[in-house]
Amino acid sequence: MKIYNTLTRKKEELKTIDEGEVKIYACGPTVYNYIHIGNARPLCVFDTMRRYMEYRGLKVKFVQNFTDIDDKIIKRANEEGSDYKTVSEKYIAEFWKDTEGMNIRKATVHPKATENIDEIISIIETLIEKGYAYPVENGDVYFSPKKFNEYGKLSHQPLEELEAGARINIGELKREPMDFALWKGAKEGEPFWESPWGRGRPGWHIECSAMVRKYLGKTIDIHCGGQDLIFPHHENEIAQSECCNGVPFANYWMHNGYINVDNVKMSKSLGNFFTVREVAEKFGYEPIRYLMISSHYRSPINYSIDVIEQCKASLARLYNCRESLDFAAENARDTVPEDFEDIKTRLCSRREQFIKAMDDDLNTADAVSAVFELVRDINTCVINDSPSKELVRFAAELFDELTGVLGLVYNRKKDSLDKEIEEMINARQQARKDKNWAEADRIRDELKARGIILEDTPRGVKWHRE
RNA sequence: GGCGACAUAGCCAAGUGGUAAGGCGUGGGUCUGCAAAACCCUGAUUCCCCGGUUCAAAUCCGGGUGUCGCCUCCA
Repeated sequence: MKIYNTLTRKKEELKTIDEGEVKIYACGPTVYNYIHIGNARPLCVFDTMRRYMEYRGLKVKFVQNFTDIDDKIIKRANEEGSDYKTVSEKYIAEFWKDTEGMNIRKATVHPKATENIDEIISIIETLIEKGYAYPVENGDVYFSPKKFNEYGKLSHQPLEELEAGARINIGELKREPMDFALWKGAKEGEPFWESPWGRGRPGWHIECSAMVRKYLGKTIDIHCGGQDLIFPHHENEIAQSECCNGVPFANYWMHNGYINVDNVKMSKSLGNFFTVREVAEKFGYEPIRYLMISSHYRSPINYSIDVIEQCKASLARLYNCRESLDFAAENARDTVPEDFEDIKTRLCSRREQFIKAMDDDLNTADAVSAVFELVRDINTCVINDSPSKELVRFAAELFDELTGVLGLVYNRKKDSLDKEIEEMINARQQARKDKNWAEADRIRDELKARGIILEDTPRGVKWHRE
């Protein structure tokens, strides 16, 4: 498959370091709040990529960290009158609820910054030894980008240009504006860990370098995250890791586009963000996932109520198809239609279409449309008055295969109806037989009020929940 | 100032040289007792504008316009 590499600004054929295995690191959230739908995008996109790679037979090692110590977490803890650990644990738990809701599979490992302090210290020590970093009197340790002549290669910016926007904050003892903190000496009342430079805590960028090396090795295949991490976060990770280890850090860099609201980037600082939780409470989790994969991962997405409702309606079409297959299976025949092979070939061509799209830099939008074309084929050729058992099964398996790779249609309710409802349906059938349409419609309306939607088909009554 | 992205029907969104996928919505039809679902038809003579290259451009080149982003915590 081909993927777009931010490092080279080209689509490249993916060649993994180890045959048949791919090592991926995705920057995870700083856990000081509920995740917002901007956070949801990389989660959905790279989860889909991982599913697809596994589908294609690759073994995927997928690591995603939690930044569980950070200025914002400390600030939040102070506001709540608790401590950093209480805050991070709370929002990690909320993170799991949201990711489970969006059908995001757990990574192979979810390391936490605070559980990898030794590895972090070890890298900083090496960087100091090699002359790339220096400690200062208050216990901070800084990295000098000027010592790394490839600095800027990911953001494609010369150091001088980047420097123009940099500034030194009061109280910082760094030598150059672009120097960034590897270690922060503890201030009064802050959480700390012991280190060769005194009590302190890790800077933001260094934790990823440490966790990548510890869990995946010195060179990995793919490093991914949002476009806003390109600079400085990923640029700094490259500098730290390559200066420390002396080998390339990541062969491919993938960055997803932003979620906008009213055409402006959604961000915590602007306060124009929607949490996954609040959107899910109104519309459900699945439309969020659908939204994220219905356009290409590098394009911007403009979020609105209108759009999320369209996503919900599109999903309904997928669910209707899948439920129709289940319903058809109940009274399908053993006979095999004459054009059985032709239909199978046609259905399988949708799989080819799907794979071709996904192979091309994860074109999930095209992959989704392949699924919709499969749905039309199924509705036209498979579901009819006397469905073939084998064809229905074949179609259902293919449908599940493709939607499974996208991580969609995961909320099928296989519950049964209680006796009272069943009796009402039977009563309605009797009323219909008696041509008592008023009574039949009355029962249908009443069931609707209870969230049960009835559909009369040539093969009996089909029901689903609202 | 440096670097970059985007502009395709009412809305969402693919397509990067060969004559505009898919979804939502609208309108009409088939089916139905009526519905629902499904199916069929419907919709951009045209892809922000102006030039150019080409037999052929939404797609390539040049020049505009508009919107947004990174360079500062951020997915």
